[in-house]
Amino acid sequence: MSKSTIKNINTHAVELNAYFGVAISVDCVIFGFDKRELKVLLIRCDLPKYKGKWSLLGDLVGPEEDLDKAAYRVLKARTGLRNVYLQQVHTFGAPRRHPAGRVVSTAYYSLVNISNCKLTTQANELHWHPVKDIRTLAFDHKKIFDTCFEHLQEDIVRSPVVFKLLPQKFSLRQLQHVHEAILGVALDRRNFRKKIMSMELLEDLNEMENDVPHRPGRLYRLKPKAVAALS
Amino acid sequence: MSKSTIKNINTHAVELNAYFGVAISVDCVIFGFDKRELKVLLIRCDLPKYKGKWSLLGDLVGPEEDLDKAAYRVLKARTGLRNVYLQQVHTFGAPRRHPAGRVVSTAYYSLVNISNCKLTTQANELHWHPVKDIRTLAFDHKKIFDTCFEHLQEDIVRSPVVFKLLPQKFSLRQLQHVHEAILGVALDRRNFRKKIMSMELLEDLNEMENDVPHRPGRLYRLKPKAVAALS
DNA sequence: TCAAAAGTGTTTAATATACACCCATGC
DNA sequence: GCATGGGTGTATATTAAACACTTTTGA
Repeated sequence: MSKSTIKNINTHAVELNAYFGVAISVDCVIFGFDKRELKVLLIRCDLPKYKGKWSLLGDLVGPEEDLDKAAYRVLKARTGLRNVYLQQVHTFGAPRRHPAGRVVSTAYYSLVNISNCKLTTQANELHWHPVKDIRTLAFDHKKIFDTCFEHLQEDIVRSPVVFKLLPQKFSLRQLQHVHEAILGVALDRRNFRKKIMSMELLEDLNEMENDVPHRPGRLYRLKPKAVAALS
Repeated sequence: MSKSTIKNINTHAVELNAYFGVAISVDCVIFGFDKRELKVLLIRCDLPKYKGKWSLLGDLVGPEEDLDKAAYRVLKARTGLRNVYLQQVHTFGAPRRHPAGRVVSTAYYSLVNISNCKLTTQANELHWHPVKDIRTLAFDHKKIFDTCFEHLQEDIVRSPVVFKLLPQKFSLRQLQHVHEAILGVALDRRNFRKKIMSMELLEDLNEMENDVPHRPGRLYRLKPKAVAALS
């Protein structure tokens, strides 16, 4: 390479055709929360190499499609949800990560309220799995999953993303259980309440839980301006 | 779309050819530090649409090349440096972000010691720019730059990445100046020293600065195990 | 009346901030 | 001797952590 003649996509007109043997995809780590447990939505893989293994939800990005749009499309197609929380995390591009050819994949994580989801595939092909039970996944999806989960754990301590896992009305107990499930630790109830309240994100609805087999707790919702700051 | 027949890159054998009209690239935001100032390495763009504008250093990713490897290759080609600190930040994939066609680009930031760099292009085409003077860049590079700079600002408070901007031997003053330049704030000298020392990352070399027009400060280096934790 | 969780404050420890003087060197 | 930055400690404020009892409801 001579000193001043590196031809380059950013500096010179370059013919792209030689580089077109690459496809791009998105993979979504979709988290949900149910029965005190953090779960992730997985689909059964049908490729010979990974027959029967579970994989993340993803798809190829269309020729004219934005990455974020593609991730939204996947989520909409699989859960029926719009206006979900999506966060780009990392891009995985090892040359042989996918058996079909060179596929560079951008990973997103998403937080959804499980009970709002209308899954669009038969139950045995698309399924919520407890996060703590995830051992192996198809492709490099275990690595993608781990990376996204670590990011989620870091994000919840400084941002109110976690509310997206709960229904609009929730009790402080539910909110604490979500934090405990994600961080994998037990939290002191009094200190947790103090901290959450000091953030001034919650609006007291002056309503109580019902259908709980114990003393009902107050219900709260995220303040509208905090909701707006999320998307 | 019928309920259970979404054909998908993760679940079925899919023909990729229709998706191959995409190229992938890496773009590197290379930070350096000189004369109390944070700088970024930019190259002059020669494409008609952005003639004369400055752009980040980047290149197309080869058909068999890993993303991280491609970023290292770009850095090596432009600065002559190996073993630099590289951090993947975000992937930008808007359909018309590059005039040559669909190019999805993964952004990295890198921290280098300016005085170790042997720039491989004529001085007027490849140049260190003060970060505070960056207004516009070619393509969507201003957005990429801003994203990487914000990540750097967040990263330095919890990780010793910043040492990569300094020579192996440095004084606490130099280290403080780097922090101040990145964060854009003035820091209290006594509190800064206390905080750095409490991290137990530094090894006192029992040497003094020379060539400074004032009382020389002690020289330190990053402890070897902290260096290892960086890469 | 029992089980389960709601609700509620104080004390202590750790961390972060604010702030001022004398010292060593080069010019 | 003057300009520049080196080197140092303490007091205060803020934040985080530990910890226990009474109350309410459903079964």
